[in-house]
Formats: sequence, C-alpha cells, structure tokens
Amino acid sequence: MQADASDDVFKALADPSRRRLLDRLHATDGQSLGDLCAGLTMTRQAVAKHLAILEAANLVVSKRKGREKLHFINPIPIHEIAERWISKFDQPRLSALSALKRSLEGENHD
Amino acid sequence: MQADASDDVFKALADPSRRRLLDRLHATDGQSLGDLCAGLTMTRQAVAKHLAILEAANLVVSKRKGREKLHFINPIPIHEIAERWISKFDQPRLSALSALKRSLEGENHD
DNA sequence: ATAATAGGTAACCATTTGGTTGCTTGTTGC
DNA sequence: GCAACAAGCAACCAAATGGTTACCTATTAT
Repeated sequence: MQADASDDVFKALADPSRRRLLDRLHATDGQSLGDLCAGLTMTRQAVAKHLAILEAANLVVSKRKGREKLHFINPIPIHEIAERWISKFDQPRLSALSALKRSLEGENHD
Repeated sequence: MQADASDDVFKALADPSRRRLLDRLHATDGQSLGDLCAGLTMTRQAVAKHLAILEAANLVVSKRKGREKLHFINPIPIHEIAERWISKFDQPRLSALSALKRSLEGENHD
C-alpha cells in the first residue's frame, strides 16, 4: 500500500540469506562479490541479486574498484528503524534504560 | 535455509499491512477481527490471514471471547530482535547508551 | 594480444505470497 | 427457534520472490 523507505528495509531484512550477507559484511566490511559468495551454496548471480536488494534498501553501499565491486554496510537504515519503529513496541528496552539510569543514580552512595 | 523463530518474525514484519495491524494493536490492544478490519480496504479474510501470520510469529496472541476473537500484541519477539540482532548493527544506539552511562556517572559531582 | 578473472544481463522456472469469492460454523439477541 | 452477527475454511488466482542457466562485458596479468 505505502512504499516508503522503511518498507524496502523491512522487505530486505525479511530474507535469511540477505541477513547472512549483512552478518558477513558486519564481520568484514568492504568485501567483493566473489568474497561474499565464498562458502555459499547459491550461485554468484543469486548473491548479486540479494546485494542489489540490500543496496536498493540502502543497507549496503558499493564501490567499483578495478574489476571488483566492494560492498560496505550502511548502519543508518537499521538505526532509523530501531529509533522510529522498534522502540515504540519495545517497552522493556525503554524501561531497562530507565532501570539503568536509576541504578547508576543509586551508585552515588559510595 | 534456516527456519528459526526470528525468521518468522522478520518475515511477518516484512509486510506493511501487518505492520499497520501491529500499529493499530499498539494504539488499542485487545481488538477483535472485526475491529481490526474497520477502515481497511481488504477483506476480513485477508486480515485474518495476516493476523494468523502475526500469531505464528508470536507477535500477537489471541483469545476467543464469545463469538469474538480478541487480539493482543506481544512485545517479546520484537524485543529479542532488538537485543540480539539490531543492536549488533546499530552502533549509535550502543554509544548513546554508553554516553548516557558516562553522563550519569558524571552527575556524581554534586 | 589473449587468457583468465570479476562481474553484469537476461530469460526462464517453481514456489510463495497476498489477495479474492463462496460457503460453513459458532454465538448471541429477540 | 431463528435471524443476525463474528469468525473459520477452502479453492482459486495473479503477481512477486528466490533461484537457476546461459551468455556478455570489463579489467587485469602474462
């Protein structure tokens, strides 16, 4: 129905293969397509499609370096989702933060 | 490939209609199927399917009350994703938390 | 120059997805 | 009891998704 930016992000994150690619980039940023294919069962073309979707969602940015295409993770969309959407539902997180604040304030006694 | 619990959650969150249903439940918890259909363009059956997916992902729990089925939001899966997955990528959030901790510790001076 | 390497494009395929319509079942109110 | 209301079930459908194979282009190394 709506086609805002966060929709692309949610859709991109929906696929486990794409989340694994993000994991790999988080472990080692700036990998080439070939690097990212290593050990995967699917074809290079399939991986390229997934990376294209991650790029369209702005979760990954890429730069052509010679004959290689290097991929870099972009944390901003995930951050925005965490801020604008998840915090709304994740009350425990907020209360945990309050709890931390209280516990730290309690540390004044020594 | 893997079919763990968080996979169902990510898939459930991928659809904008389902996110809207969660929004509505967040605004007013415990709504019936009929309530949740109000104002929507799709049919009751379509909404029921979406709710079934949300229930399968444990994002929503329901209870039959007479001839109505009441739906309640369950924040735990979202919390777990925030903790186990998003925080890994969302460095600003972590540093903001550290900043808070430091700023609160700095309040010891009075 | 040319072979090898890294990646891009395109057509195609099976399955999943998001939705519909039509009908059945369960629960209340009169 | 029975009409009206709330939800469930099932078949079906078009479009999107995730993947493949086959071939093309660009860059490097010898």
